[in-house]
Amino acid sequence: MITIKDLAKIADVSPTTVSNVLNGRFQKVSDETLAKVQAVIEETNYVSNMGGRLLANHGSRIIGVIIHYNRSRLELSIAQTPFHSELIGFLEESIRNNNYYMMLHTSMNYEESIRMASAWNVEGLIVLGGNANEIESFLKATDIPVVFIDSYADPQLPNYYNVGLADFEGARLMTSYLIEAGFNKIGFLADMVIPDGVDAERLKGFQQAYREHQLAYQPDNFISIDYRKAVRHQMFEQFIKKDLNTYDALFFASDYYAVDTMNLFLDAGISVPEQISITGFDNNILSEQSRPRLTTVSQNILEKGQTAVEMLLKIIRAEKIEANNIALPVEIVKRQSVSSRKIDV
Amino acid sequence: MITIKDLAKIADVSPTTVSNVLNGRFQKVSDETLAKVQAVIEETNYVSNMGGRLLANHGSRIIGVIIHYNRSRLELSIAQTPFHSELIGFLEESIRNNNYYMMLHTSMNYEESIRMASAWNVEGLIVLGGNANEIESFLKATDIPVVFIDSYADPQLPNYYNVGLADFEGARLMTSYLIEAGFNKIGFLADMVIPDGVDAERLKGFQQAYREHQLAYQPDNFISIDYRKAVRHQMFEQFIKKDLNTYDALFFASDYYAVDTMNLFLDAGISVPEQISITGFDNNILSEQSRPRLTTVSQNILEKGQTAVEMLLKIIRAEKIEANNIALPVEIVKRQSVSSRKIDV
DNA sequence: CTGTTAGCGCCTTCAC
DNA sequence: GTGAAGGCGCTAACAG
Repeated sequence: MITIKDLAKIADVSPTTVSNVLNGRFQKVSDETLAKVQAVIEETNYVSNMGGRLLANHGSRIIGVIIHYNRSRLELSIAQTPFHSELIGFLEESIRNNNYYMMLHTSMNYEESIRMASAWNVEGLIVLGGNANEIESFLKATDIPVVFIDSYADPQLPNYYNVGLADFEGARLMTSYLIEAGFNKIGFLADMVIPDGVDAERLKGFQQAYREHQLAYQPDNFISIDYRKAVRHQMFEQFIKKDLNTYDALFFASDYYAVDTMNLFLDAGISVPEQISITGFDNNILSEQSRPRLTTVSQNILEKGQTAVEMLLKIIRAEKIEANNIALPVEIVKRQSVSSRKIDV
Repeated sequence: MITIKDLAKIADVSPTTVSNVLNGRFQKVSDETLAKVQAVIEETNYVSNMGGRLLANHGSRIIGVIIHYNRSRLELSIAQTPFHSELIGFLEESIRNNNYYMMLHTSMNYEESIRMASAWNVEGLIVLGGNANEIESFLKATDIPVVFIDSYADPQLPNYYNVGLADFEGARLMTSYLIEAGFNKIGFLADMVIPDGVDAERLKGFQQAYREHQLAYQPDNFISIDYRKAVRHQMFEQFIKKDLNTYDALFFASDYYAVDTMNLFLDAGISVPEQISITGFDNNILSEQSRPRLTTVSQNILEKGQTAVEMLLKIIRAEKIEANNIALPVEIVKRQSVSSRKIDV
């Protein structure tokens, strides 16, 4: 491994001069030496050792991406959920394009993540997942810059930065669309007993649409589903027997559940959207590849990733930040899983 | 940030002693001091600074995961392909469980990856993608331990380690299954003009099955498809008009293309599998969520990830390695996209 | 403009 | 069983 000292010897200058060149302090170096040193750097294919940098308390150029989860809620591996994996890909791209390195870390508790972050002198963190309480304790526990994605914590929290989605608005729009299309009883489905975070916002949007249309929101407008496929499917078999006629549309808080359930219905001989309409949220690959294609709320995951990285870099560079809580826009993608019969009426 | 020196002061011992405790050299420390020091480590929530470790030439505990790709072949973001993203999730899990850190890096050229690896003193690399030539030059350029995933380079290459799949066998089995079920003209489809790597092996397995059944493999048994959706769809519209009757089964080298095409057929009013049977390769989430469900060749991605990490750690620890090129087993998953009419005959 | 020097946190060798 | 000392590669303060 070639070091600054080696370079210095070869170029016949001092290590400091080499360091100055490497760090762009050109005004401190004569044009001649600059050229000479740069040539040597080129030739030798020099790669600076990050250990030295770290120790000298220069930035590590690492951004940690942390996926925070509760084991209990997980059936699929974290990266099997299309949303997370797409996002990770886009985050990596943005981070790399900004000349940073990405360290990926999944964990169930914040302490572990913070340990990792401080061991590596990470310059900033991007955190997916975690509820309001966890976020608050996270921020208390460290002063490394953090940008959360899709979190819903108290916006007044100091140093709280978040890139999210117009979840409320997305759900409100979709629900209004369904109500205006003539659906009478719409179910909103999420995999929690008491929704929080993103799902809670979507539920609120749903309720808001009900209110705006002077309809009474009933407790059975919300249907809690199980994250475990087998349990969920059993539940839906009951649903088919007992409740199919009471709902004419089901609005799922995520595409995966929507498509999985739509298929279950189709397999049971129920026609979608003729007998029951289904919509999702996310617009992931499944919604496009399902038949009928899923009507859903779309979000731009690339934009989410880029925005989060840009925000984080601004914090790191202590630049001015316009908004510390960005809600990216959503759009309704109308496809085939909603009955046009109702719509035509 | 708390350091070894701090710990030493608090415990009233020397830094060396603390270091000995931290590194498990217990025989060098009296039980009493050991307990005292461990208590202090606990209390203070000490996290060792990796910069110091790195510099002292102790392992970095980083494993780099590199996704090597050719921009030209990419339509989806790398992590949007279900296979890669699942694998990344499993790799992260294995790496973390072994007390390593994962640095994720995508890149188009090996030099960049190697630069990253040596800057960070990465202990080992796991590399996805890359053709035989690239692998050879990669191995020449560095002596960091590397495990490739799904590569097909010369097995005799020094320091070449690979975790792959029984691609040949999987394709052979699937093709035999189709032939024995009575299909006359089977097309094998991959997104390359001249398949290489994984796809080439799958094609060979296909050809082998033809040979074993004394059937003549014709050039038009291989169909090259375009990775760009629009182009591909246009091609298939032609196919429907002209070639639909000449094939009775299509065997795609990947689930994504299989499902996407199956849907295109369905949308065109062609019934699958009655008019044409379709099979894939991978057994990803799409194959399970498509209707009809896709008959495909399944692989265990979790196992792939774990095996790769275990192999890499063995190399790092200079342990004995039984096989330096592992082909994980495959299995045919028979679902509904293959006509049972043929099978019954 | 250039070089000398000290120090970042950790590990290891060698004395005690 | 314990500790002092030096060095890993890099940077920044300071002196020339």
